[in-house]
Amino acid sequence: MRVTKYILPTLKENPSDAAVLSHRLMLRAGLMRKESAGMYAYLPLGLRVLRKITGIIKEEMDRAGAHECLMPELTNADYWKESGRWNTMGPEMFRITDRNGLEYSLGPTHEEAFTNLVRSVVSSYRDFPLNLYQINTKFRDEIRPRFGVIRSKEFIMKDAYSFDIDQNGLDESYNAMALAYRRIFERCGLETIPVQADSGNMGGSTSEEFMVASEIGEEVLLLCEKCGYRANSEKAEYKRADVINKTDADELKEFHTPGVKTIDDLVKFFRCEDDIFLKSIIYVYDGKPLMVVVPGSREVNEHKLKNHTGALELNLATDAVVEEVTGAPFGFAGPVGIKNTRVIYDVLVKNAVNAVTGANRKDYHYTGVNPGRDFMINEEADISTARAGDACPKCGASMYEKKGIEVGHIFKLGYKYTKSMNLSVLDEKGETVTPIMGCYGIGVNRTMAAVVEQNNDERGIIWPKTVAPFHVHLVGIAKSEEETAAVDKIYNLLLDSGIDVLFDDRKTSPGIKFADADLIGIPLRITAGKGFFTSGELELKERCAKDIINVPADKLVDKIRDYYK
RNA sequence: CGGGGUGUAGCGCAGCCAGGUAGCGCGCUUCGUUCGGGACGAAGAAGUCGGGAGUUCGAAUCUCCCCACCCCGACCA
Repeated sequence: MRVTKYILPTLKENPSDAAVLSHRLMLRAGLMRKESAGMYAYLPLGLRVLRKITGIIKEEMDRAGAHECLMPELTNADYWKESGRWNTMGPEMFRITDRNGLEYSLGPTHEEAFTNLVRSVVSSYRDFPLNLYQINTKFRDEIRPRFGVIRSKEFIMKDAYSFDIDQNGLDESYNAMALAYRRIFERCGLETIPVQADSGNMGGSTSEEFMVASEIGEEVLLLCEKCGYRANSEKAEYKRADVINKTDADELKEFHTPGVKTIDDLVKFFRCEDDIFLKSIIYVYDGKPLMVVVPGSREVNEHKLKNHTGALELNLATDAVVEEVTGAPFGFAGPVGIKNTRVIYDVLVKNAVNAVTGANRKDYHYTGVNPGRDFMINEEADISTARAGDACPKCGASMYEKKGIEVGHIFKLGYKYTKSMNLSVLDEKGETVTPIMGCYGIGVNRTMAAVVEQNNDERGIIWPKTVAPFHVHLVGIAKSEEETAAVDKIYNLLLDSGIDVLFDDRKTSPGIKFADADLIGIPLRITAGKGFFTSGELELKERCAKDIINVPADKLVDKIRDYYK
């Protein structure tokens, strides 16, 4: 491809609305442009990278036994109503009504569509196992699109759905995907950290996320220093020390604490460690109030809480509800004396001795609060978020935190969709069975951004060979017509040899060409300059290396082929 | 949605506080000299100053309303 006939709007300066490195580089290198918030147009160069990534994904999916399909983006509301998600998906699902009043969604995900497809084409256990996938656009009305392509309203996803006759089959399908995912990301030149994850509102049990470590990651990961336990903080468990403090129990006393409402306030007021306090937070789950009690320094983990309660909807209570439950305004809630409201204690709470809690009375807290005496722990669960320094649930060693970008996620879904949508077939005994599902997603553009995020230097992008938009970047520095013709010959030689070449044939200064080459980041740069016109040798430089190798024109193609072997 | 911020030429910005009719750098066009790490000179083209309303003799500048975009929090590939 000749640059003079290509569209390659590289930018010297950082666009003002791009705060994140990959976003800046993708804009500057002319890979894409913003259409509006959370929506991006891919230019030819960017599209080439996307195609490389989807190519790798397809190869690995096919190898793992999955088959490519293509579903409509517009999905009939009836199927969503069958699964129940027309109501539970919430406002992140774009909904459309046609001229006849029929409702559709712009597909945010395709469990329903694939389940519907499969039930229309299978009739026997012999049709399984079945794993179908597609690569197409997903629409999600994100609360806040950000980081360029990393969180957008419209994005390309590879989504696969496995259907098996029994749990063993699902385990096999899932493991095949787990392996395929590792291969895909490795081939894309991405270092990923697979972690245990929460399944969220997708339903199902086991799930694993593929994370790319990054400062701009929106996920917090907890990683064990010793045994390899790795989990998303939404899911991460941690071992609690079962040290029982032997201090004698003090008397329960009301303490005047005017205007002291938060744990921070309490720490300042009492001048002591935050774990002396028990944090009592009121939630509303599926319309009912709920009190949750965790140690003062801990955060309530709403994912764990949601899983524990099985709640469809879980929100912090309004001040009015808080007052209704505790009889006091916001800031003075505590478990002592709470009746007629479900109270869930984190498993750490039972170790508390002489704790401080809200007194359920305006401007008062209790001191000397002791579980078992002042309140009963009728329901306890792991509902607090693990953090750096906590003990690994497997081996007890200390865990550390890392931030990550989620590029892939695989789930064992279970029967949620096959049951609700009545997908069933006959087994070998002639009995009706309901197949079990798994689902497996990869954010394709996000993967691209993550590759950029992980492969760059101060000059620009450094594409891994496997996903680079072109094999080589030919820089011609010709002054005369003869020289131009000589470089054209090299260009044609490369084209004829089946090498993807971006040929910078612009009549501009070499400095600009080199700077653009570094910015765009094609792995190999070939310069046809002075040396070429005198001795016939071309300069070969790897984007990631410093040294330049001189190669005679007749060895050039072999050299490039060697490099890409 | 809550909090913070920005909108002036294709891009990056100044001008706004103290109203007087829009400027700088890069890019772009033409010519010349250059040309292996973002060259130089000369001459040019290009702006509904995000939109609307208001105040005023006069608004990029002051007031009000709206919109878009970015950043921080709750969703997810």
